[in-house]
Amino acid sequence: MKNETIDKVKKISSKNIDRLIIYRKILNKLRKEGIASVYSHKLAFLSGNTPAQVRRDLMDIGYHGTPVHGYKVNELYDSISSYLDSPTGTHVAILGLGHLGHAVLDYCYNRRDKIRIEAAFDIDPFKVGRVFNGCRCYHIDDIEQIVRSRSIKVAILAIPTKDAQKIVDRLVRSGVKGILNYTSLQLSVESDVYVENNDMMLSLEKTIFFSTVSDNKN
Amino acid sequence: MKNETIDKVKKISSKNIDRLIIYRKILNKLRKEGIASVYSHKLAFLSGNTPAQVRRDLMDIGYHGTPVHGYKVNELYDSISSYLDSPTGTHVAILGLGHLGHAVLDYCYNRRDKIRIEAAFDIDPFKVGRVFNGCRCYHIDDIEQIVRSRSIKVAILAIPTKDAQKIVDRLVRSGVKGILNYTSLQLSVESDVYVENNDMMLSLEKTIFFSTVSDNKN
DNA sequence: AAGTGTGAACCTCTTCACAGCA
DNA sequence: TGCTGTGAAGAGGTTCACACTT
Repeated sequence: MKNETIDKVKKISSKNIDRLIIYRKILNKLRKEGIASVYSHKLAFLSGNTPAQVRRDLMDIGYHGTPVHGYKVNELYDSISSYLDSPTGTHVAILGLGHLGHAVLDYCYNRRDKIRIEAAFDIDPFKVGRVFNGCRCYHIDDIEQIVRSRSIKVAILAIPTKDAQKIVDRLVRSGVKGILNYTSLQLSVESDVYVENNDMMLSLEKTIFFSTVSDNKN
Repeated sequence: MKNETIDKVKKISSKNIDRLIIYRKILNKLRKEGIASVYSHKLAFLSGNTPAQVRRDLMDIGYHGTPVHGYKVNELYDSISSYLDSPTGTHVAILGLGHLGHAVLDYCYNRRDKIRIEAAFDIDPFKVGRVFNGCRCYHIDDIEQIVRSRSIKVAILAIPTKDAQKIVDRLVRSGVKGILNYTSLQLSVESDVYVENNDMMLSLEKTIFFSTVSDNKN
């Protein structure tokens, strides 16, 4: 019964998670509009999937609707959240407060109460010691100490590519288990650390490729 | 013979393209290190795939190696490039020069000669008319005129989510065929326009989810 | 001997189609 | 009647295994 996390991996893939996150985003919107219930075909339309896909995804996380009302917006929102979120919340650090780091901070700060941006790191003496969006910037030399003492488990890499691997090694040694990698380096990490790559150049090249061929969705 | 683009879609999926872009990035590095040839197992190791996957991907784009030398780095680089790139190059615009827009501009400017960032757009009078990284910033009112006259086919959306849909409508009306969407809005577009979504919050939520379950890669 | 190229097997994900339900 | 839940079929993507090449 403790191995709920293992079961998750067994059943649910990366694409499933993407969709669940999107459903939650949509449900949050519906909730704010005061809509109480939603059918699979509506959720499918709003998220760009098929109704069968939506029903299957919700089945996979163990939520059940009813033929009469479909899915209760609030309940389903909570159900997806309890599936996705760590119950104790997750502490996150941003590495690098250049344009990209600031963009991420602006974008993610206080957007979700289970996610706390606990610290930012940079080497610029003008930034170190200051507080941005309620988030204090520390010197990169202090990674180990701050990451450990704040129980930071996820790091967002927004530093120059050339510095990435050695910073990652220090983060992982300090207990980080997930890395959102905005550099263009293929990172090497232990197999118990998850890396999500988000190379802007790759996204752009991909967009360009598919923009030249018509009527093709993902 | 003119319908090469259609054939592309038939055979090659989104994941294939991701991997080809990564192979190219690696080949570019090898090339600069003066390495002339590479075997599938090395390319597989460097990209985090299996050798069989690499061979299959290269087969799909019609490049052939030899058992003796494996693949010629330069030739393969060119072969992937001619597959991925529009032969005439692609003109790109960045919408929004906040932190994110600047980050994208810094990151993508002059990184690849078939990709030209032709224009940026903003509403801030302090930015409009100035040149950043060799890229001129125009007022958002001028989208239609500039996009048409510069033959801009791909747009990077780095504006606030609330403004996204109406800007997209204007871009599409002006001839844009691909959108790299950094807002968190699910855009609605004609089916001949490709949208690549890159929601930072989704990436972060996904990283957090997988960081809590061990030994799971993508 | 040590690679590549590839048909076929395998595995994963998506959609169909229909039973069951209120 | 019109929905959900789901076994089964279908599509799509990956890996195996081996013939072929030099």
